Amino acid sequence: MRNASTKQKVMDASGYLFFTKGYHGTSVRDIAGRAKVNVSLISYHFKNKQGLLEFLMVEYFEPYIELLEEYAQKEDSKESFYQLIELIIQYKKKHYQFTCFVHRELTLDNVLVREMMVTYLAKEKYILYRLFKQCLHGSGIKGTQLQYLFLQFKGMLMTPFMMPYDMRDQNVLDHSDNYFSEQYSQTIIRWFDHLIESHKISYKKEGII
Amino acid sequence: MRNASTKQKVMDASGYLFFTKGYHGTSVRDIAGRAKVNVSLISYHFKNKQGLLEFLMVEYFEPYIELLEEYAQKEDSKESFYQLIELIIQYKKKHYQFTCFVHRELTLDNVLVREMMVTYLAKEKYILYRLFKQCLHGSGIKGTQLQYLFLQFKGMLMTPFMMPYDMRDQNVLDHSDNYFSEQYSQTIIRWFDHLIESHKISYKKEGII
DNA sequence: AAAGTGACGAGAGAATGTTGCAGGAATCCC
DNA sequence: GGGATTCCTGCAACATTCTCTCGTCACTTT
Repeated sequence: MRNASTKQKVMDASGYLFFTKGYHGTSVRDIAGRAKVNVSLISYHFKNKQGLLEFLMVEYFEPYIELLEEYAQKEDSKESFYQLIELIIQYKKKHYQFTCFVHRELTLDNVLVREMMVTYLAKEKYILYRLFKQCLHGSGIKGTQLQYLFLQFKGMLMTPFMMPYDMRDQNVLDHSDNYFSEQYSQTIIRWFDHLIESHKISYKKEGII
Repeated sequence: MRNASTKQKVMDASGYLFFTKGYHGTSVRDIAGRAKVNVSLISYHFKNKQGLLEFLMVEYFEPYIELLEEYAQKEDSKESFYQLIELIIQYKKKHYQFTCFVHRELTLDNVLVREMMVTYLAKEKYILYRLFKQCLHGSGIKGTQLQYLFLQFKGMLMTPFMMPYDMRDQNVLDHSDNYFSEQYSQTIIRWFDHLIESHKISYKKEGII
């Protein structure tokens, strides 16, 4: 009873503080203070401040990658990919604070963070890129442009979670319920459809000329 | 001779380190070490670590706001607004590292940073929103949707400068010359045109029905 | 009763931001 | 030329804060 409670309290507190103040901006004292537990408990449960971060990372990424891998094994259809997009947005929204934190920390040249995420990120990129490519296989988009579009696609997956602090109030309205995930992933999907369609058209035109 | 050199060296070093490691992640000793100057020189020139940050902020934002104010006084035309968009992207790209830093730091709940930026941000929002609204005045887009689109617009202005560390290599290719600024602002402008056009069409359709 | 576990308090050891002081080297002013 | 000023260095000290470890206590389990 007691352990689950305190350990979870530490995790919650650190999650929130990392989100608002960043990893370097929060001390273990801050965390312990917010969780209302003793400072040494953090070392006890997670060994380090870094160990705590690592624990949170694994807990966050493990189900996420699982989700991706599940869809990587399904039959390749556009609908399946579109469904995955919505599920990704849903997952990120569900763990909104930590998602923000991860994306922000990824813009830093932090060896520690990157080292513990590199396998997850590689898997994510591999799976997403494969599905992305197969979805656009019908329209003959070439190599360099495909990569650029993929970059743009990944940008769309993270943009809502990199909003500045002073814009969040308005954004939180959208984040409040499941409405946002649906709407926003629809935006991405619409962009996708538009992409396929417009390229087909320009392809046809070139054929005529 | 000497003073300009060392002061500038400190500014360069701190700019780079804030960019890669964040404000809290860099110590004054790191900065002094990288600039190859004495630690006490930072206090000498800028009083504080915070003073150094403040100095950099002012130096970055002053010309930026000046640019915005210049265009706020011009006659209201779509072309003028489009031109401003490209100039903004150009400015941000020119000061790429510090732009990234500012955008990242804005996602934090950092009182110090926010306090010294609040006036700049207010001015920026005021001017941009006015121009944005006037540009979309022709098409009858309503209040709430207008604000949502404005949010999206501001998101587009900062997305390229929030790229994760491991995606930058590919991005730097685009950032290498003036090509990027032109291309990317064209992307925004096209989105804008599409916005006006599609809304006009749906408006007409409703009229017919 | 013994062993194990979760929690606490104190504190060591290191890092950080900041300040102070003695001096060197260049520049400016008379 | 000589003195004053300015810019910079080097070293040291300071208080503060940080992370992390240690010994101990209370409670539970065996």
